[in-house]
Amino acid sequence: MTSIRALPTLTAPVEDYLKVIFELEAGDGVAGTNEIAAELGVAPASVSGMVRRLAEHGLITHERYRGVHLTKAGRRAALRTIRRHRVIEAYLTRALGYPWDLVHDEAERLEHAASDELIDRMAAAIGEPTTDPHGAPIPTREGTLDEPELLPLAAVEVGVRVRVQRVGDRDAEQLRYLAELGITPGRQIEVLSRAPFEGPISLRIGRVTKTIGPGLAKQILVAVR
Amino acid sequence: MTSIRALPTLTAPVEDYLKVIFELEAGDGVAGTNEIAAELGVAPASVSGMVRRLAEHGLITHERYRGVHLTKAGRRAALRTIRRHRVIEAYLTRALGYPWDLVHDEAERLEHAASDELIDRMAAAIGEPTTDPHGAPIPTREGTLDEPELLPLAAVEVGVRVRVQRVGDRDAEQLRYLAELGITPGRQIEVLSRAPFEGPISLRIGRVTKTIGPGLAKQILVAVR
DNA sequence: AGACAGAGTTAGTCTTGCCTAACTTATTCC
DNA sequence: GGAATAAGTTAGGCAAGACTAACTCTGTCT
Repeated sequence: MTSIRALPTLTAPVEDYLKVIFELEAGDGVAGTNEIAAELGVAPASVSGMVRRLAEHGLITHERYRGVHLTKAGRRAALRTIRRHRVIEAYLTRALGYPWDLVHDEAERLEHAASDELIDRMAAAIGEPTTDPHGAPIPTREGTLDEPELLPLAAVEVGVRVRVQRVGDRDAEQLRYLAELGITPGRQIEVLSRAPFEGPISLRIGRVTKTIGPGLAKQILVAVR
Repeated sequence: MTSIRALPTLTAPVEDYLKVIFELEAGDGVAGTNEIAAELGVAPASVSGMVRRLAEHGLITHERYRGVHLTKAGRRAALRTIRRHRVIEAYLTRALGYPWDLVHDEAERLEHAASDELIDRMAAAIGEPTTDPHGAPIPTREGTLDEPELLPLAAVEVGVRVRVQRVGDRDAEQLRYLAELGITPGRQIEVLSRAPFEGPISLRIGRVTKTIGPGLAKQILVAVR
């Protein structure tokens, strides 16, 4: 059985690199040095150094000047970290009443320190959640992750009713704003109008109408119907 | 107000050194290089190096070849870490059903990653505990710690009835054994007999009689009556 | 095709925290 | 009081991760 467990202990920076590479690969298909550096708030040269080490440890493959890919082991480690992160987020909000704009930073630190045992107990305590508070799916213990196909709200046609499934979790202020608007996972909304040239979008949320910018609308992932 | 909060961020090793120095100072009155090294599982030379850095940062004072003492800032940082550790232990057992022999190791890692916010929420969630699962008192948010005067069970005279207040938390196997014997904080026990020359000690625990060695008896701290 | 911008890499340095080996100081014991 | 022993320190290294500055690819645009 391929388990997400029983990996050699990785340092916190290594776990962070793998997590970021996983996410970039899922988006672009490839993770570039500068992208990784930007995501981690680190100089590109530092990434080159780490990439060499990660490749030596068999966690990624690296084509010079081309980009990096996770190996099976790397992917496994990345998913383990992502599972930890999301379970912690879910636990903090559901069991400790943590506001959803603060859980990300807390989880960012705890994910490197919590044992698998603790993660499992947290998950069990809140009924084995399948998503985190921002709607991101939680990888299983076994290392599988099913990412449903979602549409950014920015791409939804006028008149269509959609259901919010997931929102960006990085920016605490943005999360507070979304909560204020009532845009949280599970919420039904309808696109009332869209200004041309990437202009603002009018939405019906419950009984009220709100207008948001196109940048924010890209951070809101929805499913049609 | 002198708060336990608002300290510069310290690295995990630094927090560990301060914690250990605090505990050794509480015991011996002075913390020696070799003691610190043994406690942390590190070479004495490494301690000398760290001691220099801690002194430079004003967390300890150091008399060469004599030993170290915490400064006020150092003591504050140590108590903050100890509070975190003990709140985490208490939370894990009371809220997540963690067995008491496992909480120490988990807390050892989480104490460096948890925010003050999280620690406060955990403490609130379980009713502001005053001791950890092994009976150790939890420092307050403000950095005060009241350590009651306790007697090792090894020093109790025959015929005296005592109440278990606190047990050593380092050794998981010892904790499992104590649990099996029924020796947990709050438990009433009576010393039935003591063999001379640091020999075994017979105890009445509830309705049963058990005999323990003198080493274990030193790890059990009690209050008379 | 050639030049240029942008992405990526190398070289060299720094800090933290650890190690071993060799040295120094303090203490204790005859 | 002087030697043995324990405790503590210095010297010299190493690995991880970060940085800046300087270099080299790659790919695009004309």
